[in-house]
Amino acid sequence: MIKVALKDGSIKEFEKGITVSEAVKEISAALAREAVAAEVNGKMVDLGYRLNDDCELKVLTFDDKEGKSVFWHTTSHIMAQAVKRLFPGTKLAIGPAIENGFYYDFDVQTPFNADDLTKIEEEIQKIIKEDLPVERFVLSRDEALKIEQENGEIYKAELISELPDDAEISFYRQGEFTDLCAGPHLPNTGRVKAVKLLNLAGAYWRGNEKNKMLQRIYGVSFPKRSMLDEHLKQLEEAKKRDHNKIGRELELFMTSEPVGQGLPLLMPKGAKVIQILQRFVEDEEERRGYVITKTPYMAKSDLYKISGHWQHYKDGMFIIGSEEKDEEVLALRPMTCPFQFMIYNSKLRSYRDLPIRMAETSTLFRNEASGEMHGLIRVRQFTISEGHLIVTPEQLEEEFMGVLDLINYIMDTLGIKEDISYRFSKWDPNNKEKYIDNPEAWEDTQAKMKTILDKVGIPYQEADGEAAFYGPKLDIQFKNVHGKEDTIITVQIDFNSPECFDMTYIDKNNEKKRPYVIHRTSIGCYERTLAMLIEKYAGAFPTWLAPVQVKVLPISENQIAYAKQIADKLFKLGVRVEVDERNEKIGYKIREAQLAKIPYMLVIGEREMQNGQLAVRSRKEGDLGAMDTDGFINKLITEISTRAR
RNA sequence: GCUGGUGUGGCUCAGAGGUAGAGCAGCGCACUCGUAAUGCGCAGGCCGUGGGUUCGAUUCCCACCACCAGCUCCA
Repeated sequence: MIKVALKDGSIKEFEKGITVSEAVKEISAALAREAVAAEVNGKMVDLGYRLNDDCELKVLTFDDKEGKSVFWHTTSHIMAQAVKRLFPGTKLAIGPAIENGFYYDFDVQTPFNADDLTKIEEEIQKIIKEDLPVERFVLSRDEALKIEQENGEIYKAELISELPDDAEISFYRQGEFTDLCAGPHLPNTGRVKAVKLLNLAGAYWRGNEKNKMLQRIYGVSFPKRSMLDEHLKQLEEAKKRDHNKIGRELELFMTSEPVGQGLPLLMPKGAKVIQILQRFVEDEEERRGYVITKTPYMAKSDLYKISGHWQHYKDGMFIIGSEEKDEEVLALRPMTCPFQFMIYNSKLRSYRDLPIRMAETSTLFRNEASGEMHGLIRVRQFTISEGHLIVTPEQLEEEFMGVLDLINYIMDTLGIKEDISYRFSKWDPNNKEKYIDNPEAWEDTQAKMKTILDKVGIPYQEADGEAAFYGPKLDIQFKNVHGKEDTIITVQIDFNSPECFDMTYIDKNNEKKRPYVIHRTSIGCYERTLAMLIEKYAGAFPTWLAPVQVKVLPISENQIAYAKQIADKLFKLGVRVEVDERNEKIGYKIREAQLAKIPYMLVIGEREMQNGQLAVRSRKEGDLGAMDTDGFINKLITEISTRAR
């Protein structure tokens, strides 16, 4: 007999060699029905795994994160099986579970189209009905390689040959289908009750654009039909928050074909929101000891040759003129750093001058590839709260923390602190094209950054190959409605520019020293931030950010003059207010103001005119009843000045 | 840039190898109205752009442009 410790702390005895599945049946019949896999001593295993020693056992169901992952991973195998049946000769690449479902990458003769997806989905249903048992087996490296090579599975063979020497090479078989896989998996295909293939996309083998483009199918699956329906409903709901949809509906921005791709036009309301954000950020930066610069939108290629942009970032720049034609070559700026460095270098600096904190609300131009643009999130021209701190090595830590404090304050005010994650973006030593070739400096700077991050206690995830070409970054990430992460704010330590630009300061001992540079944004790119805020608030901005804060709604034309008086009073107090003078019913005016997500509606009828009150309606809470005019104004002004959410 | 999808009045969407329709929005008139859509009428489209096939194309084919999802890249 063996002793098995369960999640609730109890210990049960089983016969040695019992399978997990049998053991679970003894624990609870209900749990046995829901079990998808298990963790034995913290290691994920199949339900068919045999328990031979005393151990800790945790049964995984779809409710567990790991359980979902197993469920979706098996579904990806089922999908691969369906594809193999319908398109013999398809080569399999990889098919993992992801955060919200799964995908599988296939190398097929002709790319899939939308109809193929339907066919594949039908074939998946058949495989589920067949309720095939999923069996695990282990092969030696040579056997495994031989099989995959014989079957023409070149991608699988590549994966096998790269597995570490001591790796156990396992396969999973269901019916006629076998796939190299670490597992674990569901015990049979019938466990999957509801599947939906969501979309089709190209994806490069191993994420490298030099490799072949494979066909990726994304899908999701559930143990119950109703769960799938609920999930699809949620996806639809999420799309209703899409900034690209409601940002246009609310007349915050638009695009225009003749203007061009990735060049959104901010309309009066969108521009207003950005103006408010910009004033807020600039004031806060000034309070924190930043000086401002205003530097050119373009420069000769000479500048970018010094900074390294010409060598490492040329594809991302709009270049005017050509060297071949012996013309003057200029480029629109993709970053502001070189310009501010020139200002730093304009005179000899003393250690007493440092730190120097330079900020600029800076418009940048980046020649993004055509498929990369997206609403306000990814554009070719954008304005960013860019800044550079020139600091002594001794000041690096404190100044970095000061930047974090500023960012924290801004995120707190915007109400997005709970919605972001931190990414520590490091270089990729193998990518010589992208990164400055100075391994010691990279390692040293990354270690410095890590020390600071750990000291502050920021919960970050490390990411290789995400650094800027000149140094590591702390990226603050926000997920859009489609679950895709984008960087909203970034802080970077640059060891390279001080060298390139020969930036120096004179220290106490009258010696020339190299400063460090911290590149940072405090709110990031305004366009992207606007997109994020639209999605965060579904277009219903907090009052201080709302492009129109109050709409005055006279009930009939008899109240228009009075309504205008009220509006004028508010306007003079700096409130963004409009009067709906149209000859419409009050219900209609309210509906429109509500759909425009205006925080306060003031209904003005005969009664209000008589007694000098306001019938206040809040976007959030509905009819608030009659209020004293001054009382309302005080409440409103407080709400705006405290930037309440 | 790559893969797949989409492109019809301001918006949401029908339609079909014979030359375009609805709702909403807009405009006009009437109603002067109390907390999420008053009624009637009018106007609005070279069916993304350019080629090709055809007696005839918005519909079929090709190229380009833009938009959407993903890959790569990135604030």
